[in-house]
Amino acid sequence: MKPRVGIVDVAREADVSIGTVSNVFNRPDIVAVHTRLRVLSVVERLGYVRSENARVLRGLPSRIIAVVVHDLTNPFDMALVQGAEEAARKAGLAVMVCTRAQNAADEARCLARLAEYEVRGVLITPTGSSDSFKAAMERAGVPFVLMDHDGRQRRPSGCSVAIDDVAGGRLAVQHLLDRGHRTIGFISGPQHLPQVEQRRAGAREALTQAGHSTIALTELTCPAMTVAAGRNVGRRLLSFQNRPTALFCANDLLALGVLQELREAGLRVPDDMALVGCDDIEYAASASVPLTSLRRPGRLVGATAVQLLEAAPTLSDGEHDGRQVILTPELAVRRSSRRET
Amino acid sequence: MKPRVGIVDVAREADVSIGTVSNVFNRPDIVAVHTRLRVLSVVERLGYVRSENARVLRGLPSRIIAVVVHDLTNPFDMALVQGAEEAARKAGLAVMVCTRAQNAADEARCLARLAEYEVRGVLITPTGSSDSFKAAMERAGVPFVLMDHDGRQRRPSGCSVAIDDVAGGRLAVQHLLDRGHRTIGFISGPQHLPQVEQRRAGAREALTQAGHSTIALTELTCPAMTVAAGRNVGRRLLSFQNRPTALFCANDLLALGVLQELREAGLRVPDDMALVGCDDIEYAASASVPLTSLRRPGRLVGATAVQLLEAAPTLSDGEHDGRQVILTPELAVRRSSRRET
DNA sequence: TTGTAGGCGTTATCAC
DNA sequence: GTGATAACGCCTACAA
Repeated sequence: MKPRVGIVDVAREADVSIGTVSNVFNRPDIVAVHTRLRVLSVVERLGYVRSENARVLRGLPSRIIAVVVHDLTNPFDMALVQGAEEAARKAGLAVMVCTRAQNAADEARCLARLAEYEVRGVLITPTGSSDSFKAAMERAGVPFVLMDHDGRQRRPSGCSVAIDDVAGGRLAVQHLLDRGHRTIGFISGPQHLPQVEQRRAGAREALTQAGHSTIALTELTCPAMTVAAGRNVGRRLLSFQNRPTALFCANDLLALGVLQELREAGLRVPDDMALVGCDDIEYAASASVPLTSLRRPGRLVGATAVQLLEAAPTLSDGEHDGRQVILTPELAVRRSSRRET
Repeated sequence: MKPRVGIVDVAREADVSIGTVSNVFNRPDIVAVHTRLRVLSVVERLGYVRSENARVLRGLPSRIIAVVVHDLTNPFDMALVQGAEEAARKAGLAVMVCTRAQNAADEARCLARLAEYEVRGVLITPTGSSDSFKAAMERAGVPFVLMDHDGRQRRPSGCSVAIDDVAGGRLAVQHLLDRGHRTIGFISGPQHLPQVEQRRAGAREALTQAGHSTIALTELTCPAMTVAAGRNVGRRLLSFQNRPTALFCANDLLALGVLQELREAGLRVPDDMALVGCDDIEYAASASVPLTSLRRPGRLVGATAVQLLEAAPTLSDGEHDGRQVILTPELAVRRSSRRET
């Protein structure tokens, strides 16, 4: 175990003062060229690395941001992390990932840890308990950004970046209307997730805007948002007398299940039934009939959140707080909704 | 911006010395109960949080570990991160994620950063350039663990945790032999990834062990490891006069492509063709015929890597270096390889 | 252009 | 049981 080589070692070896070594890094312009070169070569030779800990202890801003998500297994959460990591890297920041614990006690501990590390800021996906979280963050004076926070809810105290799911629902249904469909089904999951609810609202809007009654929206609920549940819905649909000609599913997995069941029953997609999923999971494009899907820009949410965090210090507190960015989802149109030409 | 509340503020407010406050946290047993309670209440009231930076500056071990992977988009890499995060959390450690930059310069910078943060250790997936990486890490004195490092290569200087892909290949083919298949196809990708090569070797071993010639292994190569490539292979196979009755694919996507193509041509899976994929991606279990897949325990690799890192200090350098854990993959058997009863 | 000194928040070692 | 004090490594005024 060799003892850590510090700035003093470099100074001694290069025969300059520690102040000069520091200047070589922090204000290279004010130090003589030959001195700088000499110092740099010693740095290289000794393998000196600065101590970030000492820097922030001294009062400089930390270069770590934390990303707190629900569950890394969830592809959307992962996209948030990816986007944040990429943006952070470009900004010279490191990212710490935390999965949000279920119980409040764990969450508090996790939070305390983040504060102990003196992270520059926290990017977090909200939950029911996010109020207590916000209070804690504000108390600790740590800036934070809410990710995928539904914009219609009461104004959050921190700033946030959300996805406009109402627009998403509108987009999907508008697309189906454009293709000539008049009876459309909306397949949702069991829990009333705000995001799904908003897509439903958007779907209704699209219908009324086009002069149709919302009755034309056949709504079906599933016990789970899985392929198996989708299969069940598919089977249910087969026996409908007034079967919709198009479906907007809350989830790609649901859509894929429906797809499998319909095809096995001999129906053609999209001719007998057009399908639009949501999330644009990796496999959607490769399904037996490539699936049209509403793509929610998770990576962009993560990246934007980082930018918001970085912009914070340049704004007054009032401006930072409550600042919201709303991102628009886009529709990846594939064969499952495209009538044969 | 209120100034950070430090240990001195707590001490003053609680009317004790800073040493006592420190003791309350670090050796609660040696401080009088009433004093401790008083201090704790002040801590609570003032919202005091310890400074991790000051701690490690003082010489205590850092509580951050870094996970360096290739690409967070890759599900296997993600599994590594998940496993590491979970294990780290349980061990009271925080994890920092870095995606490995393509060019050497970026990689060097990334590395330098990690050293600056004085991370407790680094978990990394190896590449061609991993030698220079190891040299750099050793120079900086940062312990590291290689993840998914193929164990048959020359002994690494750090310790590592790998997956026994030879065993994996053996497992898959053994399973097919058990089901009565005698001509088996091996579908591999374009690049000669060590992991895939080892699975091929394992497949051959299984055949010879069972007393068959390796000729029975029909080997096909794809230009990519995607569903589309799998479809192509499926089409190619249709015209084979001596078509294998079972396929082991390097990848679930390949297997799913083959599956789609064969079914569209009217063949039955598994009756006319049994299929085994690899990676056990989320969708494998939900395919139109649920796919048997070789599951590589990525999460376990990540978790084990953390444990190896934690065990390091208790071992002498000699023991730590070169220590290797090899994990065994398992076969998730589903209908695609299970003959109807 | 370079050197010097003070302090950031902790912990550990010693007196009391 | 408790209090004072010296590090840890760095940055930054300010003095030379």
